[in-house]
Amino acid sequence: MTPEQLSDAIVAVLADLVDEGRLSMPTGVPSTVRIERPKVKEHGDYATNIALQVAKPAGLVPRELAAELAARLTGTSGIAAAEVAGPGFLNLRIEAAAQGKVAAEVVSAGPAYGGSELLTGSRINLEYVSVNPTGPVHLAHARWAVAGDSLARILELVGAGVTREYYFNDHGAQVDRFARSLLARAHGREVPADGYAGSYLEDIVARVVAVEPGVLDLSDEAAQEVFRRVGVDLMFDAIKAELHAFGVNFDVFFHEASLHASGAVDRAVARLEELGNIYQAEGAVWLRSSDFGDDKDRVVIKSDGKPAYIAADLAYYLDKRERGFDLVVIILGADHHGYVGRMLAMCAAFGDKPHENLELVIGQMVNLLRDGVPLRMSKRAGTIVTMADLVDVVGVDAARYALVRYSSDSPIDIDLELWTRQSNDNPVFYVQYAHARLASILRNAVDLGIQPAGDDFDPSLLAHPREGDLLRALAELPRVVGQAATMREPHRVARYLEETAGTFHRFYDECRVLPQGDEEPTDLHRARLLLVAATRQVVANGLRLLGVSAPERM
RNA sequence: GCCCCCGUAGCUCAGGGGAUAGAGCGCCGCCCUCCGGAGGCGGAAGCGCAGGUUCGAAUCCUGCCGGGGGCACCA
Repeated sequence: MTPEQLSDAIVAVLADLVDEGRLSMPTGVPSTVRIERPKVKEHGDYATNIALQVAKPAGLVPRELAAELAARLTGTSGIAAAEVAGPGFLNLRIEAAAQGKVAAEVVSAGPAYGGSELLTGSRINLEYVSVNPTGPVHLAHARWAVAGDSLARILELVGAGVTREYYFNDHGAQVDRFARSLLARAHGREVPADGYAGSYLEDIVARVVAVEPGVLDLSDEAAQEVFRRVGVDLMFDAIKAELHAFGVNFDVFFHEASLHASGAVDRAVARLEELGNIYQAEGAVWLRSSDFGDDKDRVVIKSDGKPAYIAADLAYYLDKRERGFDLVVIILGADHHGYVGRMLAMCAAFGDKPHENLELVIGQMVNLLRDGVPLRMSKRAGTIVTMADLVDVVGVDAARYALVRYSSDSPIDIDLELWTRQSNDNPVFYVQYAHARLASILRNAVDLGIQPAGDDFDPSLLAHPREGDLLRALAELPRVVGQAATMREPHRVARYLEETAGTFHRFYDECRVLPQGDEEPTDLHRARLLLVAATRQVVANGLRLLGVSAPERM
């Protein structure tokens, strides 16, 4: 019995009451009711506040309605007991047999378990990372890389069609500064004040010179162009490779320059002009963004005739929508949160619905602490802690897990001393250890020639309290994945895994799975083995959503 | 000055209105005849402050205090 099945049973009873004229629900019977897991054991396996919710509008007393629901639910479809508590809560106990079936359902669903059809049919364009090709991927970018990648996996599991996209800023002043910095380095001159100073530049210079040996003999202007073209390509390849090694891959790498070259920018501006949301003033072309909730109007085409940065954003958004995406999601760092207003205004200016067609996920920063002191990161100053640095120290699994287990609303302080210590301070080991332990039991079972129970097993054998706890934990995965998807909060999956690992360890401590010594295998052994197989599947599925490996051994 | 995020146990953080607020680390005390002790059990310890909405607020609203990040015809 899963929370979903429980919800269905209660909805059916509500519908009966309405049909009988004993309950009025002007807005109709809901398709689902909220099922909670009480914190206190005495409050049952599950609880619902549905009576509290619907009694008042119907003019009923919550406790009386709850009592009516309890009477009708008790003894039906796997519900062992239903009792009224407090102001009108309904506390429910599930029969062991109904609860135990979850193990078979999980094993039978396999890697698909946890999925649903929550977002089936929606086409989502998810943009994240989008590091400028002027430097390596640093720590904060790594956070968005993991968050975006995990979110994409989660959204897909609930049925959404997801395109993973990277916006490649290969146009404008930033890459020009990058090129001038390379040129200066190549000639041993001082890097311009507004240039880039990281030591990685020397490597790029050397590689550009290797590819284009004559570059140093060219005029500065020509050489700068070579450094720009080749340097950006090299940087881009390096970024792609780094992300790939981090388990982060994209379906589309979109080049900003293509928007300017194809005339997409002009078309986007023309479209907004048709809609009456563009005007000219002070020699520039403006977007009436303040009409759509932004702080002020924004310059789209500067008075020198060149497009402002937002012009490309306009064209890019329009392009995504024209490619058929219902929803455009962009993950941005907190240092870019000032764009939110204008981006949403832009969406509205096109006649779309902010938050429905365009959503911006703002994530807080990643800070590094060394000896307890915050370390400032600046690409231009050359103090860079890169994603690769972190991976070198803690490995891909721990790095990804550490970056994804926190709410993106919360800044992460990474203490280098802590993370260079590879100890179980890092919860990823707790979860992976549980998986290894589960795998070990299954290996031992194979050695003993014991098969897990099949679909036709007697689920009422799993009646131990720790077995019930574990089964209910397994039954949570679809809800957790659903919430992580709709709230764009992948960290929920990580926290769920930690809880579930703990629930498993407690089960393991009290419930012997395999026969000891000369003991003959019983149906209980086989039922527990099925539960172990189901738990391993759940942990593996959760880790897969985070892009973290599920080791058979550690 | 304006905008966004945050303030929960000694520390790092979970808790999308629900009952007695959780976990890890650290601290104190326990549990190894047997499936991986990288584990389990018990204990001490907390919602920044003040109002409001609600049957019910860590959660929603307002103000204040404290921390972080932003406020370009830069990209």
